[in-house]
Amino acid sequence: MPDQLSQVFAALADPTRRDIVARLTLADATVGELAEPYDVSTQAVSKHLKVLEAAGLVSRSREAQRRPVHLEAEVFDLMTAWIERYRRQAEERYARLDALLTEMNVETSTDTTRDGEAS
Amino acid sequence: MPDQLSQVFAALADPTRRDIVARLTLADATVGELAEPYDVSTQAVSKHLKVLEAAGLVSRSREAQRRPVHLEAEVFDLMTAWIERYRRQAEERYARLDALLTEMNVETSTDTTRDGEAS
DNA sequence: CACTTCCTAAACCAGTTGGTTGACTACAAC
DNA sequence: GTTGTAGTCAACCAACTGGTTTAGGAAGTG
Repeated sequence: MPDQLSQVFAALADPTRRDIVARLTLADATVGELAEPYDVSTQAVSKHLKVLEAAGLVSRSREAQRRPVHLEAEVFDLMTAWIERYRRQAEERYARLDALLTEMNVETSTDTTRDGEAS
Repeated sequence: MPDQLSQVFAALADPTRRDIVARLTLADATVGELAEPYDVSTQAVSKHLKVLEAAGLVSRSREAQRRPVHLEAEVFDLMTAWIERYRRQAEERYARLDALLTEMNVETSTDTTRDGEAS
């Protein structure tokens, strides 16, 4: 049982599952409806849904013998929070590096600037 | 060779690799530096880096016998583009559903509202 | 009741993954 | 040259994945 973030990323690493999620943004759907476009068994789709459910990306209710699948879109925030955090951190780093370089009147070149270079 | 988006998601589905990416937002690093905090061999970290590189998340240059690893932060955009697209689509759908419900003077309840129920 | 529909469970299989160990390349320094 | 340091490659292994097939549960319909 890995952490949820890992499960969400792993769940979306599969194109079929990404497609299922994409279609669920338009409307809830049953397993049969979801399986119809793909060239695999409904059992395979059922497995995909189990993965998505374990990641918290979808929930399933019960309605007669059908099991409507519903997207839990809030989980997206988990990913965007992670991504944005480190994207910002990377940007800040580049900004600092850039400022340092202009301060030193050095052209932005591809060398390393790590140590010893600035004697 | 799956599509890049799948590779990026898969790469970030591993906590060790996410941690490596996080640390690379602060500074480039060598394989040895990256491997040091973890209780695994450098070979294992080298493998992780190969996965990240295949996904386009990092690049490696050459500097004496060292192989500095550099984060390619632009790849984040690939993910955010996908996520934001479907997040927005989901939100629009909820908004439409909500508008429809208030228009019908129906309280937002948890039942299915699909058919048959309202006899 | 029997029967069909919708879906899940279990067993199996080939391919991938994340880790190991051991051997190897590349460079630097002695 | 030899030695040491940084890293990769190859073979191996247990565990997981995405698919299959076969069987079965749950709820409507004749």
